Amino acid sequence: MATMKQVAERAGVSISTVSHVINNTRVVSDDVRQRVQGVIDEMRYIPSAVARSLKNDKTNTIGVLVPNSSNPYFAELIRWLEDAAFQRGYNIILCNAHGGGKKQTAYLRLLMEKRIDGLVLVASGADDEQGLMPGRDAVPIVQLERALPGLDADVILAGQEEGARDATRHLIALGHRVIACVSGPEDLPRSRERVGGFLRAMEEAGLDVAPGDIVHEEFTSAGGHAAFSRLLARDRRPSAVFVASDLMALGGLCAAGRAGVRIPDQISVVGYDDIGASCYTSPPLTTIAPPKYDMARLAIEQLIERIKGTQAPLRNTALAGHLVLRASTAPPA
Amino acid sequence: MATMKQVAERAGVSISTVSHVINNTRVVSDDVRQRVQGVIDEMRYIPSAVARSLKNDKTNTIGVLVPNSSNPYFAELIRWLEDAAFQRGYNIILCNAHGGGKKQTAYLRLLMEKRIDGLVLVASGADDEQGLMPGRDAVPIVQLERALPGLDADVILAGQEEGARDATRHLIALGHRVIACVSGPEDLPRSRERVGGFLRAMEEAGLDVAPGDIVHEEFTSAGGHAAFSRLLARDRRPSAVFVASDLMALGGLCAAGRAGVRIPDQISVVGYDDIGASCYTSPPLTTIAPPKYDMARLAIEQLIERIKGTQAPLRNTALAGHLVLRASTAPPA
DNA sequence: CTGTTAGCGCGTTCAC
DNA sequence: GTGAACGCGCTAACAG
Repeated sequence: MATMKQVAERAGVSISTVSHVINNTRVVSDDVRQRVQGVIDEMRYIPSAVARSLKNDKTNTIGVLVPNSSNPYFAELIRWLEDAAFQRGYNIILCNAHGGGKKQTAYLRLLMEKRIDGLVLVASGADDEQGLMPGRDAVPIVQLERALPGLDADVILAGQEEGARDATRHLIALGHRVIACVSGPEDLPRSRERVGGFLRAMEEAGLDVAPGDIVHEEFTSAGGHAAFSRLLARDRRPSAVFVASDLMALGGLCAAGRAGVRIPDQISVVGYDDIGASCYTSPPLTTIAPPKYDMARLAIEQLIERIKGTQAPLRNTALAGHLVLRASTAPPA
Repeated sequence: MATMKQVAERAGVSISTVSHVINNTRVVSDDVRQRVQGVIDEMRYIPSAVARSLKNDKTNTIGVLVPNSSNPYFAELIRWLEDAAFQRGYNIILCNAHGGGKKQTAYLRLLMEKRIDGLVLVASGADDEQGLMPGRDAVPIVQLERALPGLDADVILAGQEEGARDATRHLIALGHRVIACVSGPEDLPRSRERVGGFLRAMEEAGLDVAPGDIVHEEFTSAGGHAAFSRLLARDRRPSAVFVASDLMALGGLCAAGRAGVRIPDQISVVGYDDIGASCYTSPPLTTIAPPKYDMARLAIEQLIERIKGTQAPLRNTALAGHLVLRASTAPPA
């Protein structure tokens, strides 16, 4: 690969002149500029961002660490993060924490070595994630959805508890009284918050939550399927279910169908995440839509501000999701 | 951020000694090693991969360029690519071509500047993608699913035509005679190949394909919904449909449900891609599963071989997908 | 066993 | 309007 020096020699000018025609950083006679540009094209010269990074101490690269990028919710989030970053001249290094704390630790180390300019952290918040955050002074970080205890970095929250509460209120407003909740593993904050919102709404309405009304499974469609199978087999069958994740709701819908239970006639279902597929389930899923686009945009914006050196105090922004009414909810029979 | 020089000074040794304790690249007395390691920990020194890259002329970074990373199929592919790359010490820069040829061109340029060691290219093959491939000599490239004309790089094919043929044969074997095909835009190779497989199977079986039996829409759930709506309104209603993408099939299932058409009782449906959701549709979708995991693994392996300098002739590997039988297909009524 | 030194490719003073 | 030269942080050859 051609180097600046070679271009300079071939064009009969100095290295610095080449540098200046590339970066438009000082006046160069049209004559020389043309000649240099010609040689650049001819030699297919492409400046080295790594040399530039070494000199400038910035890489224009942002790390994005998520629990699992193949989960549709994260995939959609990543897509917008990538979009926002690209528009502002940054690249994304994609990192999957999936696999536990050690992979995450290894990744964090690698990212620091690569001298990323900033990090967007979507922590799962699982227990094995404690104490692996990089030094506070290392690189700017923006946390999405979840504030790791002890990590002083900007946070963008998605109002998950409020979202869950709104979802449950919707069910209550329809007239449901026996409402169950299906959620992910108990130790995940994402799960805890959503269950929290459910409980709050139930309490506000003076509704009973019996033991067994809240069922925890994996945050997957298979988990949702299992949860529904259990729920449908009980004596006290709910007339509505708040499912803390669309992926789980997919599994739930499937289990209901298999059991001959009609949604929403016999049971109403509300999901959470508004993943692409939830428009096209049978029936289409009523769900809480987190502001993915705004979250991503804001995360990148704030991160870049920090990268530019803003010393503003730590920000803790909470964005609100909204209920998307589709066809999986109805008044009780 | 601490530098090697600072560590050396603080430890009272030379820079090269520090380098050698870090890389285990020559014998260092236990005494000195301990001392240096101590200073490294104390100063929280992290070696700079960018300086190292400048010196070694490799970045341990692989570019991954896909049409749209939020499409579940690509998201799943990316997840395995990331996994395989990480295991071998490489990072992934994620690039979405979505947005057309100019974004793709810009990305390619950026990737070259960043001096990625190799590129995994999942080209959509749309018409505006012509002539934007980097110079043949630039970096090693492995193409997934689609060989760009004129780009001499290793290719890993997924046997899409064969897959589509198998899907259609399955329908035929069940006894269907009037079979329609729903696919993406006509100008996308991905779409053309799958339609090609459908036509071949029909021809082999001596079955008629009437005009209008093949309908093209966007490669999305919305597109699938639209396609099915049209199909169901026709006089000549098919008893089975091969849908060239699970995402589209999701939309199709939804449209069928809305029209009161029961799957598979009235119409059988086969999809393509085996995305996560297709296990949990109602009914669960029979589909062709491309070997995503193997494709990703092989792509990374071959790419790294090339990076290491293998001069083997261009490889053109075809992996086969397989039919996954679920509940959306049945013999005609 | 350890230190000195010359670049890697570029941006940026400083001098002309 | 242009060029020479230093240094970013690191590795590797060469000395000792």
